[in-house]
Amino acid sequence: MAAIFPSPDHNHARCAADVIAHAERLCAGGGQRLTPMRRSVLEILAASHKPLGAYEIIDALAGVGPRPAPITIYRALDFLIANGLVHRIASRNAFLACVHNHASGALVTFLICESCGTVGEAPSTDVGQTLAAAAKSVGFTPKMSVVEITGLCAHCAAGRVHSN
Amino acid sequence: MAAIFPSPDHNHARCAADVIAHAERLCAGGGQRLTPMRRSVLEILAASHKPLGAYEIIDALAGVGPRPAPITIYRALDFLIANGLVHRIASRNAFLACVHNHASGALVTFLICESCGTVGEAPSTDVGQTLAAAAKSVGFTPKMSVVEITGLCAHCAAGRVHSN
DNA sequence: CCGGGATTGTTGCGTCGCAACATGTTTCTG
DNA sequence: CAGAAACATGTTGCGACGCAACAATCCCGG
Repeated sequence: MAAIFPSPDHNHARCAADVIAHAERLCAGGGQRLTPMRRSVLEILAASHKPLGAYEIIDALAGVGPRPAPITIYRALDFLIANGLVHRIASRNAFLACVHNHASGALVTFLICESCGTVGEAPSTDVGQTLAAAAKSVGFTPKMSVVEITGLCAHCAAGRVHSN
Repeated sequence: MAAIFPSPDHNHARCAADVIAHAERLCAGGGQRLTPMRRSVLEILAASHKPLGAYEIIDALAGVGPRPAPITIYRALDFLIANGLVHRIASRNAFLACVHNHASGALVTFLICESCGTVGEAPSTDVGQTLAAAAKSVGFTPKMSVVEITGLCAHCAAGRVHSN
């Protein structure tokens, strides 16, 4: 199993670089443009495993240049989400860089730690199948699923506090 | 299995009345107060199987009396949610009257039809168990789960359009 | 090198959600 | 039954979220 939940002491620079590299590959291959604005937004999200609000992203960008308007951020986010590079956490009105290359359409379960705010992605195909079966049993045709679980991550449950 | 997804031609008045009756029983038994304000909010939500935004509730109440302030609605909703009478649909920023008496803590899956807007509740214990297992396998302790599936309900998929 | 599509900037606004404080209303208690 | 304590609601105000509509700019293919 892949590293579902990021350890407090994992190599951040490494996984952030991976996200950017993956984005460049994907855009180059699909004729899409990873513009400076989009790249900046993705970099900020990748620098954290916590979901960030749109206005937090604005604040971060304001520190290194002119303060972008909200709509600018939302447009970049729309692009990144459409290309599977970023996820929206509906229960938090926040956004998160995707650290997996999950197959498009696959269901992703988000594990949100209410102590440290870190979010892990669990590519649980069995959950997806169970959900699909439950939906089908009542004649429902699923298109998009949102599965978000709030709780305590292993590190925080063990009493360790981390703040990456 | 109970009527998971409301049929377009089911008896609305009946199920709305059931919701209110259940609320009265629950409040009477728990020493809670189902005040006129809370009752009104619940009635409006029960009159629809579609999730309503807080400001839609305000508009509805404005039609039969003085227009309540947003905070008034949010307080009533907080109470109703805390007592399991109303659910929040995070992916829509909207609220929905609960039509089941599911055991507290049980996971509820919401099936949201993107055609007619109707929402069904699937008390799928198997999904809950699969999710719990997936979380446990990475050392995550779940507290609260949000499972929301967008798609097409059986009635809309069959070409029938309804608007209750 | 120029036209058209994509991207970004500018302005503006509607919705969501609640904090803080004042004012009733119930209920409990002496 | 008066007063306190707990609870509920009204009032004011504001920050966060999310995007529409239009203008300006950039980039690519022909």
